[in-house]
Amino acid sequence: MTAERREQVNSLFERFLRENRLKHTAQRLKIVKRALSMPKHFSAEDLYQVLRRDKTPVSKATVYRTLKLLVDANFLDELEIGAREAKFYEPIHDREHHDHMICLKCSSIIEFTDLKIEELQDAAAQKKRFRVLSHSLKLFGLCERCDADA
Amino acid sequence: MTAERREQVNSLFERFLRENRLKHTAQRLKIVKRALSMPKHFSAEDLYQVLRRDKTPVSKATVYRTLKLLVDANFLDELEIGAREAKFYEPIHDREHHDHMICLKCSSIIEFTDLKIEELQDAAAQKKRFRVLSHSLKLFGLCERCDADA
DNA sequence: TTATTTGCAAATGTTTTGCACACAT
DNA sequence: ATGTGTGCAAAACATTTGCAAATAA
Repeated sequence: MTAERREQVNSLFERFLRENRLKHTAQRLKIVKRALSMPKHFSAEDLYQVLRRDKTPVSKATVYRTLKLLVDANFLDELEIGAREAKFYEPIHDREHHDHMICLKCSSIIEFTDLKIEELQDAAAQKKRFRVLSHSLKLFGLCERCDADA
Repeated sequence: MTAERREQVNSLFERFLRENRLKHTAQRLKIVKRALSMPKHFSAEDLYQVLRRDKTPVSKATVYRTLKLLVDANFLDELEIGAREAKFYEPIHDREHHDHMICLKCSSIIEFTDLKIEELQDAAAQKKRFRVLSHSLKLFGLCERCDADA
C-alpha cells in the first residue's frame, strides 16, 4: 500500500468515526495506522504482536473490536481460510473484489479475479431467486513451487 | 437418501473399515447409520443429540472422530458456514460436487451446481500455475422468502 | 457531564486430546 | 495378546463479553 493511500485511508477512517459518532481514540488511530502497514494478509494476533512492540501496547480486545470496525467501514476485507484458524485481514485497495487460491503446503495466498465467474454466480442465484449480498470463493491446492517440490 | 443408498453406504463403510484395518465397532456402525438418516445438513451436535435419545448413547468425542472418518472416506461432505459456527455435514449422493447459497436471515441452505464456474476456476488456477485440489464457493444473501419479507 | 471506549479476565463454543479402561482382532 | 477405540474431562483456540475504570465529546 502506497504512502498516499495510507494517508487517504487514515483520513477516511477519521471521517468514518465522525460520521458514525464514534470516538477518536489514540488506540483506534494507532491500530488503523499499523494495520495499513502490515503485510498483505495478517491476523489479529499478528497485528497485536506488532502493536505490542510499541511503548504503549493496545489490548487484544481492542484490536479485535477495531478490526471489526474497519471491516464494517470497508477498509479491510476478512478472509476465512479454515474454520478453526485465525481470520486474515487485508486492506481493500480498490473496488475490485478478488478471490483466493490457498496453498495447502506453504499456506501462501494467491489472489485472482474473474468477472465471468461473478456473473455466473449472479445468474445461478437469480435462477434460485436468491439475492446475493456477498460471496466467498476459495481454491485449495498447491502453488507452483510446492507442486514442483511434491 | 433412499433406503437402497443407505444400505449401499453402510456396506461401503464396512468395506472402508476393513480396507483400512480399522475396527468394526458398535459405535461406528451406529453413528454411520444415524448420520445417513439425518436431515440434509446436520452438525456434529445435531447428530450427537439424536444418538443421545437412543438407549445407548455414544460420546461426543467418538461422534467427532467418526465424522472425520466419514469425511475422509468420502461419504460425507463438510460445509463451513461461518468460521466460528459448527460445521455442517451432508451425505455425498453422487459424484457431482455442489456449492451453496446461504440465507443470512433464516439460515436455509440452497445447493447449486454450475459446471461452467468450475471450468473457469480451473482456468484461473492454470493461469497462476496452481493445482486445485478442492474448492469452496458460498453465496451469502437472502433466500426468496426472506427477501420478500424484508 | 455522560455516553463511549478500554483493559482485564473470564466466558464462549466447537473441536481436539490425554489418559485409563474396554474391546475387536 | 495387543493394538485400537471409547468415554470422560480437560485442553485448545480464536474471538467475544461483562464490568469497572478511564476518557473523548
